[in-house]
Amino acid sequence: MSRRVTAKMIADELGVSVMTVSRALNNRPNVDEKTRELIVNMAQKLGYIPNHVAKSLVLKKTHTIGVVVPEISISFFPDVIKAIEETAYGAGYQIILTHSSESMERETYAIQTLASKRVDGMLLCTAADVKSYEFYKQIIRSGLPVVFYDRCAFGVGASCVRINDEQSAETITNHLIKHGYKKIAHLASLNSLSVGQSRFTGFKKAMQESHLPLIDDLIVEAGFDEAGGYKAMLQILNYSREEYPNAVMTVNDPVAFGAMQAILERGLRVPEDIAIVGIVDDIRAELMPSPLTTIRQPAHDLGVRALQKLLAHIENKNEPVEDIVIDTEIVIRESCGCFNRGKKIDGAS
Amino acid sequence: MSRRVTAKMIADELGVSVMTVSRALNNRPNVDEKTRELIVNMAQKLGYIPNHVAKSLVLKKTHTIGVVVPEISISFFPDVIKAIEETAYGAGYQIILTHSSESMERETYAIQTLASKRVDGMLLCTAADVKSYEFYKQIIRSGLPVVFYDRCAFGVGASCVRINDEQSAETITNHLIKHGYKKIAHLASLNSLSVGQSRFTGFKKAMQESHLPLIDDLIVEAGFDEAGGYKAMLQILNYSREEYPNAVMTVNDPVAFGAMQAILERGLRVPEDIAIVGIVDDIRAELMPSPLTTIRQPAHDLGVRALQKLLAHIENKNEPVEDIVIDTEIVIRESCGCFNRGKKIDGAS
DNA sequence: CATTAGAATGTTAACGTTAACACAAGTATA
DNA sequence: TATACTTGTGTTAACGTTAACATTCTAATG
Repeated sequence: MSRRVTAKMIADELGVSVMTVSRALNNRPNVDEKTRELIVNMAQKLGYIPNHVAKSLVLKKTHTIGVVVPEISISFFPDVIKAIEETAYGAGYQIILTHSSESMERETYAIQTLASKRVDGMLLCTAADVKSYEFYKQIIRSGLPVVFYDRCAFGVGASCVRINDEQSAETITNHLIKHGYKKIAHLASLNSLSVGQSRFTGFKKAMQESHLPLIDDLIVEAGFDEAGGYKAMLQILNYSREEYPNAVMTVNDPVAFGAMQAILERGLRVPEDIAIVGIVDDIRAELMPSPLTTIRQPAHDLGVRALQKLLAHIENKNEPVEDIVIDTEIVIRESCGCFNRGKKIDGAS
Repeated sequence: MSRRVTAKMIADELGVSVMTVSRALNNRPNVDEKTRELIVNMAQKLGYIPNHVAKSLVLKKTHTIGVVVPEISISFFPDVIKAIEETAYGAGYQIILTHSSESMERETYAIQTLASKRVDGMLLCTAADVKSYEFYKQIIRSGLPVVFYDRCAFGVGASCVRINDEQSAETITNHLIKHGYKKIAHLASLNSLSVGQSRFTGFKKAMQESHLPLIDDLIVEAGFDEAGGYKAMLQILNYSREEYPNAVMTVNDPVAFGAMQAILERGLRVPEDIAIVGIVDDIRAELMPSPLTTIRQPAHDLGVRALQKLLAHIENKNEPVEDIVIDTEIVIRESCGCFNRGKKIDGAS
């Protein structure tokens, strides 16, 4: 911020009051057309750029919303952010993007700063190591509109827009079951995040409904990335061969990539020896040695819906708190065993 | 922004002046320890969150910087943004992220709004369809610190942090030449962006220095994405077979992906029939049917350097305008012909 | 004991804008 | 012609904070 042209300078230059300048530049009624023209021209000539900071102070409205992302490099998030930004743009808002790096401390700091900058609302996505929701409650109680997206904190009084995680996990697990696989492993992510929990629940549900056993040794914590998937799969592959699963359902695609690598390095084939499926439809899924069958998450749609709900909360104090669940779609490729060298080999849908 | 706790409320509650509250909360000297404690406790109790908007107005400093990204879904940018955000966080700044979708109109609007919100500085990356630099000049003249990253506008008086595009293109072209390929095509991007121009220049330089001919028909505009690469390659493959190139050097990885697809669909082999190389090292490069030889762009480093330079301009009015060029590194995989089924088959470095 | 330096606190104005009201001059209504 | 609206404009105060200066009080100095 430097020595800038102000409305006062325009006013002085023309011998009118600042208020008239304000009115003219904001297209308010009750300004003589001639005066308005003079003012607009002078503003142009002096290179006037209205000071939004002062405006925000008076109007108590910044037209800025805060967005917290846990990890931008997870391929799903750039699409969500893009959708958020574009929807915000359409509604006359800009976004302050902050990155928590999955750390609760960073997230808390970000939220605090955003609140301090008086954003009109916030879009939050819980960091992986968040343990307590107290801070969320505090912020929400203060009246700042908050909507969670993708990873939600329930019971804190904020709306939530998310993928149908449980249903997705159930669908893809059922797909494996229809193939006839009976010993199905789950590479899970059972930290505090609702996402991992829900997917595990969906997995269990599918298994139980088909009366298949949940084998403790075949449910392994894998985190959220390739390395975790690789390590978890290795653990399973260290069991005796009779204990190997026929198929693996993973909490997300990167974990599936790591697992697939581990399987192939052991000289086993995917899907012939062990089938594998993920959730996300990462950009790399179809490029895998055995293209990955997975669940497509409508990232764009999620971003749009989350921002729309936030705007609704901002514009209407009585907007009801909602849990919005977005449906997903299964993407069938080869890693589940549906195709063999490009040919469909069985009727599983 | 809602009915919020202000410093005045704390002051009234305690019977002191607002100024004392301000001093206490900002850890200024000349406040009695007892008073400070009382104030801090009261602030805590009332849930006081300082109003950064008012502070910005007085101090003429928002601790916010504006970032314009042309297209977040290009895999390179999320890493750049992450680096920018983290570096900004370390320096006590937040970023307003705006997306131009490669449109000059959107970019201009974004810059205008950012200036209006009085960001302390801006990081710009020219949209593909920018034709005139007049607006950049105007903004820079107004005193707002600006640094360009990746795609630069030269001659407008702003610093620039970019990849060594020309050198990168030359290096990878020379790599093909060392393999003995003589008929080398270039899938180019010759719109207004400096990036495409520079890479073409590097390509030409390498060819000329090795006294290889530049064949007009083998230099085809391809834009920046898979579809463009596919289409451009198809055009070349429609020539008679004698005219086919031995190798293709593309302006970036996505274009190479599209081109590879076109080649393979024609029943030709990569690299045996036509070798191919890219620039970027997209996350998918190593997963291609023939893993792509390419140039790694240090996205993280670029983001960090760009933000650091911007901060230097913000903090020091006399910081010299610089053109900072970051070196790249060649990543050799199979699509250039260096390996055959995982074995190195020739000495080209 | 008067003087003075320093510490703690208060007062005023400013940052750039807009809302709310006030006012003057012109126009329509009774 | 007097009265009431309408139109264009100005004035004052407010938004929440901090800088700069002013004041009060305390404790140390000679």
